[in-house]
Amino acid sequence: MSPRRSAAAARETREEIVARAVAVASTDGLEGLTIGRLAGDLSMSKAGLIGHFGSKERLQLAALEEAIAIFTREVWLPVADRPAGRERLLAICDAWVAHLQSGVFPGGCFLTAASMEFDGRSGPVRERVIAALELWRSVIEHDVRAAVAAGELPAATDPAQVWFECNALAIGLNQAIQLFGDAGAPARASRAMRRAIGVGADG
Amino acid sequence: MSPRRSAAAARETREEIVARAVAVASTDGLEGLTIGRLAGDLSMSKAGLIGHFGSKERLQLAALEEAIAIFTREVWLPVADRPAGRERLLAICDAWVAHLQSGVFPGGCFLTAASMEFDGRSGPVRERVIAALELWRSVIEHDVRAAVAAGELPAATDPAQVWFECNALAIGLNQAIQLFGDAGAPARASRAMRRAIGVGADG
DNA sequence: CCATTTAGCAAACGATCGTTCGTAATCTAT
DNA sequence: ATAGATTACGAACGATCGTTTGCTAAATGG
Repeated sequence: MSPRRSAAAARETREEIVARAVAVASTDGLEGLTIGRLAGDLSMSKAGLIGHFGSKERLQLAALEEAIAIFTREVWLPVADRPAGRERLLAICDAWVAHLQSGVFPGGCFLTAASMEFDGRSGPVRERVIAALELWRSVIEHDVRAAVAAGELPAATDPAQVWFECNALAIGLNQAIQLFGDAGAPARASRAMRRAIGVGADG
Repeated sequence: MSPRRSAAAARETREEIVARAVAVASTDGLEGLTIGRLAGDLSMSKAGLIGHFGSKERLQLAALEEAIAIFTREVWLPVADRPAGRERLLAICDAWVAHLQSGVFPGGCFLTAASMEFDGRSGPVRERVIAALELWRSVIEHDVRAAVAAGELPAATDPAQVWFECNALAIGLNQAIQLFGDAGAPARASRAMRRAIGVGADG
């Protein structure tokens, strides 16, 4: 056989590969991704599959990029149009917790898993993970600063501290869901995030 | 050649293998462990190496067991003789943070990495990780309950909430150290843990 | 309508994976 | 001293890894 798909539809093929790669990598890790396994899942040849990317590392980067896009779509997009400040910060936390519960990634939060998997290695994958997390950090801290400037949060609030705690709680929530199946964890994470931000029980 | 070591010293060989396996797995993951790589590092044959364990999975379990022992030695042992309560709980948090800073595991907290790596799989490795974390959880929650019973903490303190937050903060601290090299993270983690426990700024 | 590009495949590459087998050398215990 | 365990080895097993090479056939562009 040969080109089963038109030149335009080749993009569709690529997207199917990436979607499958994201699903597999979320459970088996980006390093656990295997071209042969992926090709078998999609009933295509290894050569035809990797031809879309050139190398396994670029396939990993494509999967990571898609996972970042999914995270952005689920957590950031719903609140992106609101003004920066306390209210949006709380909405972000809600969307974040909901995202971790949503099950978009069968193996749990992709970025968290990738950050743990590559935290001791070097290369473009690690760098891309760091860049994505740094961007997310800057978003959170920006909203904290805006809330402080608007008098919605105490002046002594430390943006870096809020980021550190909320990020940690999100990772912990992911572990609680994936490893323990703890149904009470989302509520605990939400409560703790609100306390980390410095908002009262009414928050 | 043949038995380079006496029957008694064979145990030493095994310990060397496990020690190296822990170091490698802390950076490359338990699944990234490779018998050939390990044998090369230790200048021995693959067959001679795996003969001590029987299979790769049992080698993984041995490495995991050793990592659990190291964690216990570094975090639990120093405070094990104190009475349960608020003071010991704070000492545990200090030892926990110090452990994550210590660099015993070149690739960062072994248990955290293993829990993320195996949270979407099944098998004895995952079960052992869960058991270790459950035990650690019970230790933390027991001290919280003791502190509440002694009036050292507010009666409304929820042991499960304290565990959830402290565990999450430890994981987040590990990420901050390994991925970002954030020197300010230990202090932030300590502060947040104390707040999670419900103790004033005096600590 | 024809030339070029492109999508995808089959097959093979050398390397490495975990595991098994047979054997030699040493230790232990009789 | 001798018999049996034990330790570790070299070599090989089939399987799979990521990648490369040619090829076919369909889509595209002049």
